[in-house]
Amino acid sequence: MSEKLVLIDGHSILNRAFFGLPDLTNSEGLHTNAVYGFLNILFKILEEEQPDYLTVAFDVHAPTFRHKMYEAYKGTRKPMDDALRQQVPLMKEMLAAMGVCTIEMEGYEADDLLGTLAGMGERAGMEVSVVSGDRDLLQLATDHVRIRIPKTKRTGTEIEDYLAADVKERYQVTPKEFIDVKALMGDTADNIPGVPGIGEKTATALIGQYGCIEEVHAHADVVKPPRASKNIVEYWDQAVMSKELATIITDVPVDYDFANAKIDGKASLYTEEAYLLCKRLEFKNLLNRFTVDAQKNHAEESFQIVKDQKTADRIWKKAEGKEAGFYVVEQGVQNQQLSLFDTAEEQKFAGLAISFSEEDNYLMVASQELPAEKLKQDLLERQELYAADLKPALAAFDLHDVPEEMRTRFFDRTIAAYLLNPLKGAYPYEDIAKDYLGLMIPSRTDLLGKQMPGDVITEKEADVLRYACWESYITWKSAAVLKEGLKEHGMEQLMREIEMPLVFVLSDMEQDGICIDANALKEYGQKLSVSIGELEQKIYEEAGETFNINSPKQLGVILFEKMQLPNGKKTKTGFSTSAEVLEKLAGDYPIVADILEYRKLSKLKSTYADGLSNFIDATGKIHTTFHQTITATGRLSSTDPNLQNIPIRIELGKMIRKVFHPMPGDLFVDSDYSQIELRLLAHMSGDEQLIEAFRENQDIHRSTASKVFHVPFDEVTDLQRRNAKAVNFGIVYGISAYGLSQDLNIGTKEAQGFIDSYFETYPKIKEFLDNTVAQAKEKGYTRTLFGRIRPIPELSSGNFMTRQFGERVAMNAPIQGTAADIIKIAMIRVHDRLIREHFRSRLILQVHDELLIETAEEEKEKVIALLEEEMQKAADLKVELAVGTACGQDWYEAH
DNA sequence: TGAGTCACG
DNA sequence: ACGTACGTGACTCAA
Repeated sequence: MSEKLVLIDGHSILNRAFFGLPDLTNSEGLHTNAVYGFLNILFKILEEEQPDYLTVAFDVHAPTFRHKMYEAYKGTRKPMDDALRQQVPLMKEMLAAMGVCTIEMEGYEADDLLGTLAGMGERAGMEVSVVSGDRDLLQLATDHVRIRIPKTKRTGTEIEDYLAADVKERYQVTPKEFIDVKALMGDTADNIPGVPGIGEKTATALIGQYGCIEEVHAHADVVKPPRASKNIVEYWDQAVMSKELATIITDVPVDYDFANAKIDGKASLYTEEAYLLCKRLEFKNLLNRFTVDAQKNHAEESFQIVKDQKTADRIWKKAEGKEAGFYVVEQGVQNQQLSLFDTAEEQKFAGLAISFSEEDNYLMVASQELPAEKLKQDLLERQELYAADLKPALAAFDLHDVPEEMRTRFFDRTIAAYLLNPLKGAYPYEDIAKDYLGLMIPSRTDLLGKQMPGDVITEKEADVLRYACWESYITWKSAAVLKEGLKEHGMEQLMREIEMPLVFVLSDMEQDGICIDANALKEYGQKLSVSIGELEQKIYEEAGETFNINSPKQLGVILFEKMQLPNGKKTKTGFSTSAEVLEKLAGDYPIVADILEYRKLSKLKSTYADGLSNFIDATGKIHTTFHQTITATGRLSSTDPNLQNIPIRIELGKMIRKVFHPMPGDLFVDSDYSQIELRLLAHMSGDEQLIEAFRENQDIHRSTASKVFHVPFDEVTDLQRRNAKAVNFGIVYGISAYGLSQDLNIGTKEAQGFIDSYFETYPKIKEFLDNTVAQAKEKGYTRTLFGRIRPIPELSSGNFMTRQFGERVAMNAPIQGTAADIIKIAMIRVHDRLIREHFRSRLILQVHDELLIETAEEEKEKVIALLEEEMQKAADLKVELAVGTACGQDWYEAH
């Protein structure tokens, strides 16, 4: 096999990393984000390619002669951001510490060095990779020189790869022709003028036809369009200069010896010196790479594909008595029958990866020889099953109402990782590997790009094998570490008794779905359309012109510039047109009232009327997805569609709920907790005043008003009650005078007065909140009654505002989180009893403090009793939990 | 892709 | 002096 050379465009990658990452600083105040990002990209490349040679090229700081040439012509380069400039020497220091070969040369750009070295490597018979954020380098691509462009995404780094053929495919021109395209179209970022009037389209077309600018010039008389024809002659000198500017020099007289770029095993990269530097820069999650990397992971060598029953039987036999990690490969099957529309896709079981030792990692592909049904059965006979992501696996296996005996055999590593750190948006296996095992391994996008494993399981078998087995292997290997972590943090019980059982409840709820009256929904949407049309015309008349009312930008211009309305509050990008602002103007200006109305109706139509109809399946049902590992506090979230934000506060919006109905002949039972968060506050603070108010079952806001404003309970005015209610909300959210003043439209002084009186009335609550914040500052996290933690890194921020935010979060998280824990417990118990006591009734939805059940008429009374009982008894507090229940033929009636 | 807006608890 | 209430997700526009 030929040797591999990796060349890195130093400044370009630093630049990418700098702008792609938030501004990290270490405790010395050094900016470190660019170095950090660079290292991550470097490690990823090393991991993927395992090159034999590595070199990083830098520009020398003085401008090169080519830019001088142009600067004389026009303009200068932008100066570098100071926070980035500081990091250049730091990066060089790091590379030196790691023993990485670097190169820079007076008079030449990094591009030229890269081009020259790439050519040298190719001629020496190597496979070359050039890593840069700069598309100019695409001109260097050949069959053996690959240009790799990293893109920093939310989910990590993705790399676009270009061999010569890929450039041709993507840009319709060869790498050499790419130079000429650039010469014509120009590049402002690179100070290449190009030819005026020729953009990307024309340039590509012309070069595609003629091959180079000289030929285009020679045929100028027949070149189309006319503007290009004229300008190619008129600006010919500029075109020639642009070509020169765009051309990367590939014959720089470099003093370079591959021997200096040789990577001598891991040891020379992961040096003591580099380790210490990483420590100084506080790259904590890079550190374990230096220590653990010595024991390189060999699991991948054992990944094996299995397609016949005989081999599978042997494997299952070998796995007996062992814990197994598994990952289910699903295949999207387009199914016209499935939906009223053509968008629905059914997920079908396509394969199963299992892991039960360092050497035993298999992907079993479902087929005639290896039936899906048999694979499922064999898997489900295992005693200890570690799932990469259990809920979708249950759906793929078509498992409902799983008996307890089977439920307790599962452990979901994604949920475990979520409990240990609920702040991450996602828990992909490569993060688990890095955070808990100190392993750096390729991610899904590295292996499969944007493609879904199930969709390419036949065409890209080897890649899917790698991906699926990494999933199962990491699941298997990390389980022990994650369990240990849960134990250390006192969250074993939370995991075992709440989160894991809940997976099965949510799975059943999702699979059951909820019935929707599609026709009624359509009619509702049509009615909205009519009203929206009328309002639209009216608004245009009032404005004296037509414009896009949905564009805050255009709307701002119309209202605050053209019509000169007062009070133009600003956002970062222009005038604020939020409801808060507009409501203040609505009384004086009819157009503003109409716009508010228009906004409301548009929202209802686009998000609910039209939005929901896209999710109705062939049986007339909607199946939301509940997410158990998203929120920082422990709540669930709901997507595709979100059924936790269906309108209720305004009547017209609430009408939507009439289209949500039970199965024919059945009815809905809906219970919600009353004031659960304030009850929890009473319990957790132990404040006698608040506890007593709840025990006496008083109107809690009136009671608060009476005490805070020192008026008899019966003489509390509406305004006083409203103010007290806002304070109660504020307390739960982590009170601030400013926030309260905004909510009540009063001054901050007055708001602070309310808060002071409140804390005088309820001293234990103040004590509790202060205590919670203090503990959070000390430990770095808060905890719910059931042990769930929420880390609050903001509390140690140097920024005052950020720290304040951290304090509010610290006050809110234990309350919101405990409420989330409690309703989860209730859900598990309700679901369990409905199955165990053989009810036909099903739990359908959860909306944070509300549970919706679909029930048969004859079960109604028993189900109401069951639901209320389990919700009330879910937690035993100093104040009882109160539940309100309603029934009905649709969700409107039942809530 | 991010910002603005708005629906819910 | 600072300039925000806590937690979510979907849609739209305009780069």
